[in-house]
Amino acid sequence: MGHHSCTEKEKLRKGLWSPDEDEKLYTFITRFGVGCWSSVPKLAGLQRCGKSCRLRWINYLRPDLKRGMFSQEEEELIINLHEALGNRWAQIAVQLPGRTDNEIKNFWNSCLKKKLIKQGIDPNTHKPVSETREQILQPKGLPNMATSDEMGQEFCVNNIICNNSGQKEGSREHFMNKQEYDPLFLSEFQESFDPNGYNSTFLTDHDDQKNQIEENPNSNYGFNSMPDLANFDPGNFMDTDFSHGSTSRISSYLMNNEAKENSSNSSNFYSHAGIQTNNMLANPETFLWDFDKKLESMFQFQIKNEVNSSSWQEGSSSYIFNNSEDFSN
DNA sequence: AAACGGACCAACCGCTCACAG
DNA sequence: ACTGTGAGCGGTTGGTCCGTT
Repeated sequence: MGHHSCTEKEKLRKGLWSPDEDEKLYTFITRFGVGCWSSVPKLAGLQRCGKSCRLRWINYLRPDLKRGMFSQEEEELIINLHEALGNRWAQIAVQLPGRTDNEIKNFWNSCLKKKLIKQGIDPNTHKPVSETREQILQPKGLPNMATSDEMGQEFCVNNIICNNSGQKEGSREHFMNKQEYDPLFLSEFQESFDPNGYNSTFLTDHDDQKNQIEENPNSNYGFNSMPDLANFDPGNFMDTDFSHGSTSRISSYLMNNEAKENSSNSSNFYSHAGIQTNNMLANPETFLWDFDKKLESMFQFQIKNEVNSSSWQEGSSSYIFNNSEDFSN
Protein backbone atom coordinates (compact mmCIF):
# COMPACT_ATOMS: atom_id res chain seq x y z
CA MET A 1 0.00 0.00 0.00
CA GLY A 2 1.42 3.27 -1.02
CA HIS A 3 4.78 1.84 -1.60
CA HIS A 4 6.37 2.72 -4.86
CA SER A 5 9.70 1.21 -5.49
CA CYS A 6 12.22 3.38 -7.22
CA THR A 7 12.75 0.56 -9.66
CA GLU A 8 9.24 0.85 -11.01
CA LYS A 9 10.20 3.88 -12.97
CA GLU A 10 12.78 2.62 -15.37
CA LYS A 11 14.11 6.03 -16.30
CA LEU A 12 15.49 6.48 -12.84
CA ARG A 13 19.16 6.07 -12.25
CA LYS A 14 20.46 3.75 -9.58
CA GLY A 15 23.79 3.03 -8.02
CA LEU A 16 26.52 5.37 -7.04
CA TRP A 17 26.04 9.07 -7.36
CA SER A 18 28.14 11.01 -9.81
CA PRO A 19 29.76 14.28 -8.79
CA ASP A 20 27.40 16.01 -11.16
CA GLU A 21 24.37 14.54 -9.43
CA ASP A 22 25.80 15.46 -6.07
CA GLU A 23 26.30 18.97 -7.25
CA LYS A 24 22.73 19.27 -8.45
CA LEU A 25 21.27 17.90 -5.29
CA TYR A 26 23.51 19.88 -3.02
CA THR A 27 22.81 23.07 -4.87
CA PHE A 28 19.12 22.48 -4.82
CA ILE A 29 18.86 21.64 -1.15
CA THR A 30 21.13 24.39 0.04
CA ARG A 31 19.13 26.78 -2.00
CA PHE A 32 15.63 25.68 -1.22
CA GLY A 33 15.98 23.56 1.85
CA VAL A 34 14.47 20.23 2.61
CA GLY A 35 10.85 20.00 1.67
CA CYS A 36 9.04 17.34 -0.27
CA TRP A 37 11.60 14.76 -1.24
CA SER A 38 9.45 13.23 -3.91
CA SER A 39 9.55 16.46 -5.87
CA VAL A 40 13.25 17.08 -5.39
CA PRO A 41 14.51 14.95 -8.30
CA LYS A 42 12.31 16.67 -10.80
CA LEU A 43 13.00 20.14 -9.52
CA ALA A 44 16.70 19.53 -9.19
CA GLY A 45 16.99 17.91 -12.58
CA LEU A 46 17.92 14.50 -11.27
CA GLN A 47 16.92 11.13 -12.60
CA ARG A 48 16.65 9.62 -9.17
CA CYS A 49 13.78 8.81 -6.93
CA GLY A 50 13.13 11.13 -4.02
CA LYS A 51 14.03 8.45 -1.62
CA SER A 52 17.44 8.12 -3.12
CA CYS A 53 17.92 11.88 -2.99
CA ARG A 54 16.94 12.00 0.63
CA LEU A 55 19.37 9.27 1.51
CA ARG A 56 22.17 10.87 -0.42
CA TRP A 57 21.61 14.15 1.33
CA ILE A 58 21.32 12.70 4.78
CA ASN A 59 24.18 10.27 4.50
CA TYR A 60 26.64 12.18 2.43
CA LEU A 61 25.92 15.72 1.32
CA ARG A 62 24.68 17.32 4.51
CA PRO A 63 27.25 19.91 5.45
CA ASP A 64 27.10 19.13 9.13
CA LEU A 65 28.34 15.60 8.73
CA LYS A 66 31.36 14.61 10.68
CA ARG A 67 33.93 12.79 8.63
CA GLY A 68 36.55 10.31 9.45
CA MET A 69 37.09 7.78 12.14
CA PHE A 70 34.89 7.36 15.15
CA SER A 71 36.51 8.62 18.31
CA GLN A 72 36.92 6.50 21.39
CA GLU A 73 34.13 8.48 23.05
CA GLU A 74 31.81 7.92 20.14
CA GLU A 75 32.65 4.26 20.12
CA GLU A 76 31.80 3.88 23.78
CA LEU A 77 28.67 5.89 23.35
CA ILE A 78 27.49 3.70 20.51
CA ILE A 79 28.08 0.59 22.56
CA ASN A 80 26.19 2.05 25.51
CA LEU A 81 23.36 3.21 23.35
CA HIS A 82 23.16 -0.08 21.54
CA GLU A 83 22.91 -1.84 24.83
CA ALA A 84 20.02 0.39 25.76
CA LEU A 85 18.26 0.77 22.45
CA GLY A 86 19.22 -2.24 20.39
CA ASN A 87 19.40 -1.79 16.64
CA ARG A 88 17.54 1.48 16.66
CA TRP A 89 20.18 3.18 14.63
CA ALA A 90 18.25 6.33 13.99
CA GLN A 91 17.78 6.90 17.70
CA ILE A 92 21.40 6.16 18.36
CA ALA A 93 22.43 8.57 15.64
CA VAL A 94 20.49 11.35 17.32
CA GLN A 95 22.96 11.14 20.19
CA LEU A 96 25.95 11.40 17.89
CA PRO A 97 25.85 14.75 16.14
CA GLY A 98 27.27 14.61 12.66
CA ARG A 99 26.94 10.86 12.34
CA THR A 100 24.29 9.13 10.32
CA ASP A 101 22.35 6.05 11.25
CA ASN A 102 23.80 4.30 8.23
CA GLU A 103 27.32 5.18 9.24
CA ILE A 104 26.77 3.97 12.77
CA LYS A 105 25.09 0.82 11.57
CA ASN A 106 27.99 0.06 9.26
CA PHE A 107 30.49 0.82 11.96
CA TRP A 108 28.68 -1.46 14.34
CA ASN A 109 28.41 -4.32 11.90
CA SER A 110 31.91 -4.09 10.57
CA CYS A 111 33.87 -3.13 13.62
CA LEU A 112 32.24 -2.84 17.01
CA LYS A 113 30.48 -6.17 16.84
CA LYS A 114 33.74 -7.95 16.23
CA LYS A 115 35.50 -5.96 18.86
CA LEU A 116 32.95 -7.01 21.47
CA ILE A 117 33.11 -10.61 20.38
CA LYS A 118 36.87 -10.48 20.72
CA GLN A 119 36.39 -9.24 24.25
CA GLY A 120 34.10 -12.17 24.94
CA ILE A 121 31.00 -10.02 24.97
CA ASP A 122 27.90 -10.99 23.09
CA PRO A 123 27.11 -7.98 20.88
CA ASN A 124 23.41 -8.75 21.05
CA THR A 125 23.07 -8.96 24.79
CA HIS A 126 26.18 -7.03 25.80
CA LYS A 127 26.85 -9.72 28.32
CA PRO A 128 29.72 -12.15 28.53
CA VAL A 129 29.25 -14.89 25.97
CA SER A 130 29.21 -17.59 28.65
CA GLU A 131 26.33 -15.87 30.39
CA THR A 132 24.47 -15.54 27.15
CA ARG A 133 24.81 -19.24 26.45
CA GLU A 134 23.18 -20.03 29.73
CA GLN A 135 20.26 -17.82 28.90
CA ILE A 136 19.84 -18.96 25.37
CA LEU A 137 17.05 -21.34 26.17
CA GLN A 138 15.13 -18.82 28.16
CA PRO A 139 12.30 -17.00 26.42
CA LYS A 140 13.22 -13.53 25.42
CA GLY A 141 11.45 -10.28 24.93
CA LEU A 142 12.93 -7.66 22.74
CA PRO A 143 16.43 -8.44 21.66
CA ASN A 144 19.22 -6.56 23.39
CA MET A 145 16.88 -5.42 26.08
CA ALA A 146 17.89 -5.94 29.63
CA THR A 147 15.05 -6.97 31.87
CA SER A 148 13.77 -4.49 34.36
CA ASP A 149 15.38 -6.49 37.14
CA GLU A 150 18.69 -6.32 35.43
CA MET A 151 18.33 -2.63 35.08
CA GLY A 152 19.04 -2.06 38.70
CA GLN A 153 22.32 -0.85 37.42
CA GLU A 154 22.52 2.66 36.21
CA PHE A 155 22.04 3.36 32.59
CA CYS A 156 24.24 6.23 31.73
CA VAL A 157 24.76 7.52 28.26
CA ASN A 158 27.19 10.29 27.66
CA ASN A 159 26.69 11.48 31.22
CA ILE A 160 23.27 12.66 30.29
CA ILE A 161 20.73 10.19 31.51
CA CYS A 162 22.39 9.27 34.73
CA ASN A 163 20.00 8.99 37.58
CA ASN A 164 21.35 9.48 41.05
CA SER A 165 18.12 8.62 42.75
CA GLY A 166 18.52 4.92 42.25
CA GLN A 167 15.30 4.66 40.34
CA LYS A 168 15.08 2.81 37.10
CA GLU A 169 15.00 6.03 35.25
CA GLY A 170 17.75 4.91 32.99
CA SER A 171 16.08 1.75 31.89
CA ARG A 172 15.49 1.15 28.27
CA GLU A 173 11.78 1.19 28.95
CA HIS A 174 12.06 4.55 30.51
CA PHE A 175 14.27 5.81 27.78
CA MET A 176 11.92 4.70 25.08
CA ASN A 177 8.71 5.56 26.84
CA LYS A 178 9.86 9.01 27.56
CA GLN A 179 10.77 9.50 24.00
CA GLU A 180 7.50 8.12 22.89
CA TYR A 181 5.35 10.35 25.00
CA ASP A 182 7.46 13.39 25.21
CA PRO A 183 8.11 14.88 21.82
CA LEU A 184 10.64 17.23 23.31
CA PHE A 185 12.48 14.43 24.93
CA LEU A 186 15.45 14.60 22.67
CA SER A 187 15.92 18.24 23.27
CA GLU A 188 16.92 17.36 26.76
CA PHE A 189 19.99 15.78 25.30
CA GLN A 190 20.73 17.81 22.34
CA GLU A 191 19.05 21.02 21.58
CA SER A 192 17.16 21.31 18.38
CA PHE A 193 18.56 18.31 16.66
CA ASP A 194 16.79 17.32 13.54
CA PRO A 195 17.77 14.10 11.83
CA ASN A 196 17.31 15.78 8.51
CA GLY A 197 20.17 18.00 9.34
CA TYR A 198 18.20 21.06 10.11
CA ASN A 199 17.61 22.96 13.23
CA SER A 200 14.17 21.95 14.38
CA THR A 201 13.49 25.14 16.20
CA PHE A 202 13.90 26.88 12.98
CA LEU A 203 10.99 25.06 11.55
CA THR A 204 8.71 26.54 14.09
CA ASP A 205 10.04 29.98 14.57
CA HIS A 206 11.34 31.72 11.53
CA ASP A 207 11.77 35.10 13.11
CA ASP A 208 13.83 33.84 15.96
CA GLN A 209 16.01 31.89 13.63
CA LYS A 210 16.43 34.81 11.35
CA ASN A 211 17.45 36.92 14.28
CA GLN A 212 19.86 34.27 15.29
CA ILE A 213 21.42 34.34 11.87
CA GLU A 214 21.67 38.07 11.86
CA GLU A 215 22.95 38.39 15.36
CA ASN A 216 25.22 35.43 15.45
CA PRO A 217 27.37 34.93 12.42
CA ASN A 218 28.54 31.67 13.88
CA SER A 219 25.10 30.15 13.89
CA ASN A 220 24.51 27.06 11.88
CA TYR A 221 22.26 28.56 9.30
CA GLY A 222 19.68 25.97 9.82
CA PHE A 223 22.06 23.09 9.92
CA ASN A 224 22.73 21.63 13.26
CA SER A 225 25.95 20.21 14.49
CA MET A 226 27.95 22.25 12.10
CA PRO A 227 31.62 21.99 12.66
CA ASP A 228 33.20 24.99 14.22
CA LEU A 229 33.35 27.02 11.09
CA ALA A 230 34.89 29.96 12.84
CA ASN A 231 37.97 27.86 13.20
CA PHE A 232 37.70 26.18 9.89
CA ASP A 233 40.77 26.43 7.77
CA PRO A 234 40.12 25.62 4.14
CA GLY A 235 43.81 25.26 3.62
CA ASN A 236 43.76 22.28 5.90
CA PHE A 237 40.68 20.77 4.41
CA MET A 238 41.88 17.39 3.30
CA ASP A 239 40.14 15.07 0.93
CA THR A 240 40.09 12.55 3.70
CA ASP A 241 37.95 14.94 5.66
CA PHE A 242 35.31 14.67 3.08
CA SER A 243 34.73 11.02 2.67
CA HIS A 244 36.36 7.68 2.13
CA GLY A 245 33.77 6.21 -0.16
CA SER A 246 34.07 5.35 -3.78
CA THR A 247 32.21 8.26 -5.27
CA SER A 248 33.59 10.22 -2.45
CA ARG A 249 37.04 9.61 -3.70
CA ILE A 250 36.04 10.87 -7.09
CA SER A 251 34.44 13.83 -5.44
CA SER A 252 37.46 14.49 -3.35
CA TYR A 253 39.67 14.28 -6.35
CA LEU A 254 37.55 16.76 -8.17
CA MET A 255 37.35 18.95 -5.16
CA ASN A 256 41.08 19.14 -4.75
CA ASN A 257 41.85 19.60 -8.37
CA GLU A 258 39.12 21.96 -9.23
CA ALA A 259 39.82 23.99 -6.17
CA LYS A 260 43.39 24.33 -7.28
CA GLU A 261 42.64 25.02 -10.89
CA ASN A 262 39.75 27.26 -10.31
CA SER A 263 40.25 28.82 -6.98
CA SER A 264 38.56 32.02 -8.08
CA ASN A 265 35.34 30.19 -8.70
CA SER A 266 33.69 30.15 -5.32
CA SER A 267 30.66 28.33 -6.56
CA ASN A 268 32.70 25.18 -6.96
CA PHE A 269 30.40 22.76 -5.29
CA TYR A 270 33.08 20.71 -3.67
CA SER A 271 34.70 23.60 -2.03
CA HIS A 272 31.56 24.48 -0.19
CA ALA A 273 32.91 23.35 3.10
CA GLY A 274 35.68 25.83 2.87
CA ILE A 275 35.26 28.89 0.78
CA GLN A 276 31.57 29.27 0.95
CA THR A 277 31.15 28.76 4.63
CA ASN A 278 33.86 31.26 5.29
CA ASN A 279 32.03 33.73 3.17
CA MET A 280 28.94 32.96 5.16
CA LEU A 281 30.69 33.72 8.34
CA ALA A 282 32.24 36.88 7.12
CA ASN A 283 28.97 38.29 6.01
CA PRO A 284 25.92 36.07 6.09
CA GLU A 285 23.63 38.29 4.14
CA THR A 286 26.10 39.00 1.43
CA PHE A 287 26.81 35.35 1.24
CA LEU A 288 23.20 34.46 0.76
CA TRP A 289 22.84 36.84 -2.07
CA ASP A 290 26.20 36.08 -3.57
CA PHE A 291 25.86 32.37 -3.35
CA ASP A 292 22.45 32.53 -4.89
CA LYS A 293 23.67 34.58 -7.78
CA LYS A 294 26.62 32.40 -8.48
CA LEU A 295 24.58 29.27 -8.42
CA GLU A 296 22.17 30.81 -10.81
CA SER A 297 24.77 31.45 -13.42
CA MET A 298 26.80 28.39 -12.68
CA PHE A 299 24.40 25.53 -12.79
CA GLN A 300 21.65 26.86 -14.93
CA PHE A 301 19.06 24.31 -14.14
CA GLN A 302 15.77 25.92 -14.79
CA ILE A 303 13.68 25.85 -11.74
CA LYS A 304 11.45 28.72 -12.50
CA ASN A 305 9.61 26.88 -15.22
CA GLU A 306 9.15 23.77 -13.19
CA VAL A 307 8.32 25.01 -9.79
CA ASN A 308 4.90 26.01 -8.77
CA SER A 309 3.84 26.86 -5.31
CA SER A 310 1.70 23.81 -4.85
CA SER A 311 4.46 21.38 -5.67
CA TRP A 312 6.52 22.35 -2.70
CA GLN A 313 5.72 22.57 0.92
CA GLU A 314 6.12 26.15 1.94
CA GLY A 315 9.20 25.96 3.56
CA SER A 316 10.72 26.48 6.73
CA SER A 317 14.34 26.15 5.99
CA SER A 318 14.17 27.29 2.43
CA TYR A 319 14.34 30.92 3.27
CA ILE A 320 17.66 30.57 4.91
CA PHE A 321 19.27 29.98 1.60
CA ASN A 322 16.80 31.83 -0.45
CA ASN A 323 15.64 34.76 1.53
CA SER A 324 15.90 37.10 -1.37
CA GLU A 325 13.80 35.09 -3.74
CA ASP A 326 10.23 34.03 -3.56
CA PHE A 327 10.27 30.35 -4.29
CA SER A 328 6.80 30.34 -5.70
CA ASN A 329 7.90 32.73 -8.39
C1' DA B 1 51.46 -10.35 -11.24
C1' DA B 2 47.24 -12.62 -10.51
C1' DA B 3 43.73 -14.61 -7.75
C1' DC B 4 41.28 -14.73 -3.77
C1' DG B 5 38.76 -13.36 0.25
C1' DG B 6 37.57 -10.31 3.91
C1' DA B 7 36.43 -5.58 5.23
C1' DC B 8 34.17 -1.63 4.40
C1' DC B 9 30.60 1.36 2.91
C1' DA B 10 27.14 3.49 -0.19
C1' DA B 11 22.90 2.58 -1.73
C1' DC B 12 18.79 -0.14 -2.30
C1' DC B 13 14.64 -2.62 -0.71
C1' DG B 14 10.72 -3.47 1.81
C1' DC B 15 8.29 -2.40 5.60
C1' DT B 16 5.82 0.65 9.01
C1' DC B 17 3.98 4.88 10.43
C1' DA B 18 1.86 9.38 10.02
C1' DC B 19 -1.08 12.23 7.83
C1' DA B 20 -4.19 14.29 4.53
C1' DG B 21 -8.24 13.87 1.78
C1' DA C 1 -13.18 4.52 8.72
C1' DC C 2 -10.74 3.97 4.68
C1' DT C 3 -7.28 4.87 1.20
C1' DG C 4 -3.32 6.91 -0.96
C1' DT C 5 1.00 9.05 -0.39
C1' DG C 6 5.35 10.36 1.48
C1' DA C 7 8.86 9.98 5.04
C1' DG C 8 11.68 7.35 7.81
C1' DC C 9 13.79 3.17 9.47
C1' DG C 10 16.43 -1.15 9.63
C1' DG C 11 18.11 -5.06 7.05
C1' DT C 12 20.51 -6.38 3.16
C1' DT C 13 23.12 -6.19 -1.05
C1' DG C 14 26.68 -5.26 -4.21
C1' DG C 15 30.78 -2.76 -5.54
C1' DT C 16 35.36 -1.40 -4.33
C1' DC C 17 39.49 -1.58 -1.77
C1' DC C 18 43.21 -3.86 0.24
C1' DG C 19 45.90 -7.36 2.33
C1' DT C 20 47.36 -12.09 1.78
C1' DT C 21 48.67 -16.13 -0.67
